[in-house]
Amino acid sequence: MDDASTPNRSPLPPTIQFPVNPNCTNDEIPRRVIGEMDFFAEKNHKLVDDHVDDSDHANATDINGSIDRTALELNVNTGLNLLTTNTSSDQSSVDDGISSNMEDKRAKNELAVLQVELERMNTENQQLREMLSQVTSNYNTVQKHLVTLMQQQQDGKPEKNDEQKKSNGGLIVPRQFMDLGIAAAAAAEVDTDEPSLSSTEGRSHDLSGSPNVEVASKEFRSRKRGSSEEGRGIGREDSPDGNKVPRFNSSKTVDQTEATMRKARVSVRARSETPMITDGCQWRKYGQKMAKGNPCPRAYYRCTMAAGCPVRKQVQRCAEDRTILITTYEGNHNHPLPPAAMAMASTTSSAARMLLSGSMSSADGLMNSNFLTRTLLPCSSSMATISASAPFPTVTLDLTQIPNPLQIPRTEGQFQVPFPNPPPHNLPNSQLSPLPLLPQIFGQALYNQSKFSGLQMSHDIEQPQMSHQHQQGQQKSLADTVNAATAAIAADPNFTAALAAAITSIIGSSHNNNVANNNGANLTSATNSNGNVTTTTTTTTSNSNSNGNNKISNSSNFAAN
DNA sequence: CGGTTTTGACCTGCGC
DNA sequence: GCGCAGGTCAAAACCG
Repeated sequence: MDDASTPNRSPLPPTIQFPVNPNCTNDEIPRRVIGEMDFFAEKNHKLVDDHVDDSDHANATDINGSIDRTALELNVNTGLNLLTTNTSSDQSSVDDGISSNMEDKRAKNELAVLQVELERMNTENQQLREMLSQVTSNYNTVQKHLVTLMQQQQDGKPEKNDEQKKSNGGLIVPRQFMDLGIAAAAAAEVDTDEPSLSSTEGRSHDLSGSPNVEVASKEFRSRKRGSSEEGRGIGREDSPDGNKVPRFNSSKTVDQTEATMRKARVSVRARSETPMITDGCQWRKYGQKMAKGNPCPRAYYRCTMAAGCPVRKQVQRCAEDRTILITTYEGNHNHPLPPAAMAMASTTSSAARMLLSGSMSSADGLMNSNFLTRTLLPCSSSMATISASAPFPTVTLDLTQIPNPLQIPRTEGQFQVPFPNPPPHNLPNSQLSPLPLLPQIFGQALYNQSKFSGLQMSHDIEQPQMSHQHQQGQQKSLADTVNAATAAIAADPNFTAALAAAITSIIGSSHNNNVANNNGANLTSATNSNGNVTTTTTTTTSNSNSNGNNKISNSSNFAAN
């Protein structure tokens, strides 16, 4: 069941014990090396005159993880050599009179070393900046391309040609399932156009950078809700009672794929005493029910930050461990979000996006899970899982295993960009600490990933459904993100380390997936070794005590407040 | 008084 | 077709 909860309890022991080969991935290697390198460089090599190695090392550590090891080895070797030379110098300095001279020399050497290093760092900086700007420009290019495609799509209905073009264009672009992503998104857009309410609010969309993944296949639930719900525009595409005739025929066909695709969900498992995770949004409870196999009732919430916001969430305690709160999000906000809510929103939308983009081809679920996992936490493979199982494709983010959010690999720390610090606004005590942070962290990871990696394409591809202004908003937010990233990185005292880690996390993750850096098809070749195809949603124990009715008179202590 | 929660009823999809 | 389970509705109750 929750294999997510069991497996790697201690991916990284709290005490760092000079691991020979930390299984903790590429990510850490460069970072740690860098840190060590600096100190060693100063303390050990000081005594020596071997500049070349030093600088080499500094150079190597930064960008190419592949070079890292050689660099390391070089470093080690030099160290040894130096020691020997050192001892030899010791020999020579048997008579003390010379030693002061030697020290002077050492100091000079040291200085020289540092200067060289400095220069090298500078050049590295430049290189890396160039890289960054290149990435940015690449993004812009693709974005433009996308816009044009989008327009084409609105005129005719190119659908699949698009991505072929893209991939042909040699741009950083998508892979197979993009197609459906677009289609579905387009369909969703078409459908959601119907409700009148959308004219006002439906358009505002989320500034969170979360496009509507809202694949809403809810057309089945039309029935009477059509009338009552209309004001809310919930699963709107289905106009009341059957006459759901989307304007586009093409979208109609798309509807079918969409139907198979169903609605993506993102489920977050976290420990919390409180009845609900504080995610920054306003929710209104619209139902509560006993779910089979779980004595704890499941509560249904709807986002009330804007009328017609399709986002819903279910909150339920884990049957086995009731300190674990399982929150399942569905849909994307169609309104601006407060900073505090952005994290979770981005998390869910990104995860859903990935999930959806991957769910197209049957096998992709695994790959995505792998990818997602890497994205989230390189060191903990069990934290993000994807359920390929019906009825809804679901990503589960298991936050229950993080002993301390601060221990989370620093990949995200270096990217404190996208989300302004969400103030833990008047949280109950139990939530003051780690928990509220987690969504943010994950949000960042996902968000960053989706922004920067090839996956960003899937993100972008969905944009056709948005209005231009919305796009601009997104574009802007992306630009902001990049800028902020640049700033944050540049401001980092340990620049190379930060940058190396950042780049590793960006490129490396896609690289892990066996992808040519620029090719958006990064998911396709994932090894799925972690393959946690899990039963994401709650659990499966014990008796089923409830039927359709919710006889939960006294159960309100859990999900309800 | 307006918004939220509660909760019985209802609807739908799915498996048998 | 039937029963089950999940999801939603909506009137009533509750709350600030």
